[in-house]
Amino acid sequence: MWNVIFMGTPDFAVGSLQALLESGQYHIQAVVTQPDRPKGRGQKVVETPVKTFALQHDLPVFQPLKVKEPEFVQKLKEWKPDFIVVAAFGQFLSQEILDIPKYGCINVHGSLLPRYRGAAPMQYAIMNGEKETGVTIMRMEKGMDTGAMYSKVTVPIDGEMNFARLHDELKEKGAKLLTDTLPEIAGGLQPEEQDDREATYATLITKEMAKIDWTRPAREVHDRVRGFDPVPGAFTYLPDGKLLKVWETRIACNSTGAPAGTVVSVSKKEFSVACGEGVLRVLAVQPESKKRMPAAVFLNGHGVKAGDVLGSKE
RNA sequence: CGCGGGGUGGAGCAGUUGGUAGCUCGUCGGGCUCAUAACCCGAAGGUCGCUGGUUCAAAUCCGGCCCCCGCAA
Repeated sequence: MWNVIFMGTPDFAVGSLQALLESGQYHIQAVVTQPDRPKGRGQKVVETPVKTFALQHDLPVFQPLKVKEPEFVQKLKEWKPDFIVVAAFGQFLSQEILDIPKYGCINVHGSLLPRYRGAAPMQYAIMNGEKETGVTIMRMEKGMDTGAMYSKVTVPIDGEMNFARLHDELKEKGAKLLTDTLPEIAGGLQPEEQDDREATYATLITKEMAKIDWTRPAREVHDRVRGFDPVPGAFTYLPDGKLLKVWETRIACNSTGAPAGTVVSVSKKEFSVACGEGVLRVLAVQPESKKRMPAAVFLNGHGVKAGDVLGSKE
């Protein structure tokens, strides 16, 4: 039985916490997560998925504004953890904290490091059209996701993979890899240093990045649509200026001379839009104030017609 | 009290100078066709979110409540 302090925030982290709990080999001394914050419509204060899970399983929860606060660091020291496991926590750890656990601070990261260091590795992997990505278990150090690596697992990315599915897959695979790797670390497994020359960074996703630029090749638009499903959701604007999220697309084989953003054809169940290069078939969308719906349903009511131009607000 | 949009036959929408409702798709039946997710003809199906009020009369006006969604955080 090892003593473990867990730090994590979103749903992705819940997978790892759950795996630690279910393996029965770890004593979870504390679960550290971000403070409850006003969120969403109506500014309701919402607790993090990790907190919800922890409370359901009677685990002690801590939500320091900053883990680096001296009082909290003191607490961490008193617990004398064997491991501090970190998964998408959202706060930086000071060197003082990194030095506390007997076997170090171990991070579950959603990419094959050193590629895609940073906050949004999964979205970037899809957005860039990667054919595969994975999860890396590593020992944390001062830099952003620069620590030496203990283990990895690879997953393929097919043309229809989106962020939601990749997230769920990596969440699960990462959790298993974590519980497989921790005992090995305790057993003396030596980590492999990252090759900084291979490093790339996945910065935070912004709303602006999700706005579809129809002048880009259909391939790129499609990768972006997939990478942003379900959040924040790739979007464009209808001729009347209303927002339209684009959830599902396919790259069409045909081509056209129409200006980027033009709806070149409308069938009973989908419509196609001209891109800077090639054409994109749109299979599912979500109009402003409405729910996500198949293109066929969208076309029944409001819809679009051939010749409409998407992309500009008003 | 963050801003805003919306709840109408199974689905997506139209209908707001108040007079019991229409379109597209789907469903069912029939027809055409070698055949069809294509086309033609016909049919079923709605207490217009809930609840008070105004009125001779409300999906349409006013109040309250429930639910959904976009933005912003």
